[in-house]
Amino acid sequence: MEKLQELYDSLIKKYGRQGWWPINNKYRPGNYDYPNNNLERFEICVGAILTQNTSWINVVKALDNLRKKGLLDPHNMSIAKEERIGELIKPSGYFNQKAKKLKEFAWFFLSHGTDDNDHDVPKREELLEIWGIGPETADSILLYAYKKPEFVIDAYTKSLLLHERIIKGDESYDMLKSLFQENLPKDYKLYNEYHALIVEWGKNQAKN
DNA sequence: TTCCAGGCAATAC
DNA sequence: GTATTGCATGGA
Repeated sequence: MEKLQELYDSLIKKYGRQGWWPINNKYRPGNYDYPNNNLERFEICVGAILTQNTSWINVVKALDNLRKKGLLDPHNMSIAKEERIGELIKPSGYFNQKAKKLKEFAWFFLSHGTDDNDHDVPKREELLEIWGIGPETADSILLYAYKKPEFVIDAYTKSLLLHERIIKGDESYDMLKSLFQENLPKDYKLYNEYHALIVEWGKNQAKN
């Protein structure tokens, strides 16, 4: 399946490096060093939860609201009332559910260490046990917040593979993930860029 | 006005 | 195990 590498090459040629994951709405093309502390790491996780079935532009509004009130922080988030979180994240939709998800995740995050130099990388299984964290969100957190080579599959990914006639369309999340991971070098920087490029491709498709 | 966006859990069959 | 349905705001 050399197609996947060729597909990547064509996407990067067309769209260029994407600079994911944006921190404080800033993209850093070609720089894969972020996050470099726990606050940045937490912000990525929060964004991953808020963007579930939601356009990123609405997520930015919610993140800005949380930041202004000091709640883009695991300690403050964990002790905040769900209603208060819900008010601040309203623009990102599903705010009742997402407020609960964020609080649950904040506690989990804290349980893995509060110090920049003493914070454990969570296992995929334990992320999936958290209410509100499914396979895509878990892989997004592992890839973008923890720099682990876990390929992220989303709705655009399936759409692109269908478009390229690489799949039939009835494949599961895990099957699609394996397809990428078994046919590409196990490199978090490559996975980072590839998923971001697929999203960029998807956004452009919608315009046509 | 309708449709959908960087999904997930609950429920139904 | 696979198919539906509710969750919700804001922009096109």
